[in-house]
Amino acid sequence: MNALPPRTKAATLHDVARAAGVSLITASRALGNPGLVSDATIARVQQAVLETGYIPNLLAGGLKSKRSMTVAGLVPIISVPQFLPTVQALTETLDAAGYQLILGQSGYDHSREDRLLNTILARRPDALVVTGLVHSQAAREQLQRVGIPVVETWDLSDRPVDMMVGFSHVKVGSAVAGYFLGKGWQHLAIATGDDHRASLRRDGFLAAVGRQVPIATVPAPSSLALGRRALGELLAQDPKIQAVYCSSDGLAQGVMVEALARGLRIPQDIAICGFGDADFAAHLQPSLTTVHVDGAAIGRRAAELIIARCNGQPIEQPVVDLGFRIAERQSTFLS
Amino acid sequence: MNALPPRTKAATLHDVARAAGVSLITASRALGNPGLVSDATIARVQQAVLETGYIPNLLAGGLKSKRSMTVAGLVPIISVPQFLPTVQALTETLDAAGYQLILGQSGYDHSREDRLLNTILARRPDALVVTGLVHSQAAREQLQRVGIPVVETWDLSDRPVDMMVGFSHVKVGSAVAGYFLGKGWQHLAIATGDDHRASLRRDGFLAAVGRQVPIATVPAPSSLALGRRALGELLAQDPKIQAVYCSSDGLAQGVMVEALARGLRIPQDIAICGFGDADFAAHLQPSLTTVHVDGAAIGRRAAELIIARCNGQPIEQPVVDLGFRIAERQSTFLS
DNA sequence: CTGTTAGCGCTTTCAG
DNA sequence: CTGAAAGCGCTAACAG
Repeated sequence: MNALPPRTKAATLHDVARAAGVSLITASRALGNPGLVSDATIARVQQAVLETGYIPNLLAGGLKSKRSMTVAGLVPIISVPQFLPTVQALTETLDAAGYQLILGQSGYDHSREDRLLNTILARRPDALVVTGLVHSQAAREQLQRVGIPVVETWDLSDRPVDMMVGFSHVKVGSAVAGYFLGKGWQHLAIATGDDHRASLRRDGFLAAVGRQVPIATVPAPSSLALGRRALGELLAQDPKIQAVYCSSDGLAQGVMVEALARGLRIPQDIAICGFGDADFAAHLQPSLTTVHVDGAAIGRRAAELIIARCNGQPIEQPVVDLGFRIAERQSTFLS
Repeated sequence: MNALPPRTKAATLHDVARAAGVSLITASRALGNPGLVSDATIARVQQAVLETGYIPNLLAGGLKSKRSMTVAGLVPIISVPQFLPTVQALTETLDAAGYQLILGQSGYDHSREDRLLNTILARRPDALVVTGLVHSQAAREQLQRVGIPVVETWDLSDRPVDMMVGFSHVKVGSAVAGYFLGKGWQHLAIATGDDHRASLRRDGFLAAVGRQVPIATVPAPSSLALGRRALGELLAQDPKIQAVYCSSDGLAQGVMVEALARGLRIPQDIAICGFGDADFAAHLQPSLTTVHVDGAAIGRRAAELIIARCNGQPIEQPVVDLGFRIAERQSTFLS
């Protein structure tokens, strides 16, 4: 059960070439650049591949050609569902172009950003996608120096490392605040994670409101349980809260559960708005108003930019704002 | 905005060695095998690394050393939350040992399994982790031939490709059936995804019940919306259903929402049990009884097996059953 | 402790 | 359309 089989030495392109009766380089071209080889030769080489069980070695190819056919993706934590549609779309769009996505976890505190970047770059990815901005100045400079295409996503700023696909978190915050105020609610509150983007949304919210409001801050990644606790804190600060903006749908669900547990009616006594439009948001009781972001579109667009750049095509619009919209549901809807 | 910086040629180990005034191989050892080099030399080399901005090239190293320090992970679809804790734990445990996880999506239909395996093996991973079993015979043989450590997870079988960390899905099904029957419920039903493991659970359930029950099958990946529809189908088959086993918590949530929408009381009129113990299960109203599996433990254990094997250590127990438990909550609990 | 030599498997020149 | 030569950047193996 434990002893491995003999592990016969893997076939190389050399073996394929010999089996096909051609030179090494012809075999290489038959596989990677068939336009330069006659059809008959291609067929013989393909036959030889089957016979020998040849699997190309992309490490060797990449070493010489300087193209690893690999794209690195940096996410805060893989297990946070928020970025999954982006990662999914990235994976698929890149895969269709022959690229493999390799994922790295930067953590929410940026502490490992620099170290991670080094271990990632050591694998010589042809490009890099980051969820969020590259914050560390050292990392920014290193990326400029390395010179591979970089796409920052899920945010916008006026000084991209290279390219950018996202939306404005500040605008999200002010949009939600404007939406609340438009409903005539005055006693507002915020339950927010402590990560960078959530903080931007909080700032946008506060700026639009124009005054301080009760805020409960929880450590990222936010969760349902933290949401329950957050509402407790908020109500302790102001028992008359009419509407809460939450920095994630998970947090919002927690706030909702806690509100119901306290006998509050949603939205009559307290209205709730989340962020992210998670799978479950539309199906909660009551259904959750939230900010919808097309995460898959972000991933797709980022992949397209990368593929174009790797093919040497010029990028007309390196900074793409994909926007967002408020999905109004029962948790804020007074009929 | 679009023009890339000059992209000065990246420093190689050669440059580092020269800057440190030592030979190439000494620089290599100072970085990768410091035990063989004097402290003074190590310091000089490290200084040179900083000066030159050297980033090692793992492609080159891997080509020579036959160790890419990379582990491939195959999941059906990245965006399904079920395997996230496993992927997360894998990533972290492997990372701590210097390995990078590269993820591939096999899809739920096994169609791309063979092709994917080839593109993955082309990157010469040092090991492979699969969520589920390797089904295709061609793939199994190829893996045996390649000879790298393989861990199949989230399932058990009597013929592992190599190693295995999981639990018995058949037993899960029969455990839930036994639990239902123990409550005295006779009108049972199943809402299930159509993937392999869900089918095993269904079979275990049916075997324990000993007769046919209404079944609604939905295409994987299952979702809340599909769950709503599934309950409709089940009630059409038998309006007196007392308890439904669902192959995922998402599906169960959908069944729950639909039941409540139809004015059914949970669990008095209809009891519901899910699978997976997702984040939200404990917080639904009513809270959801479900089968708890420690996905993170699976990932951790798989990583440990791989690391041990890659270090040449013998594996005493190549097949690990981590079990499961039924987490009883309100959706099945009649006080 | 340090250095020399020889490749890993492939693709990029440059020639036919 | 096909081939020969050269070498990507690194480490294993063997010397000192």
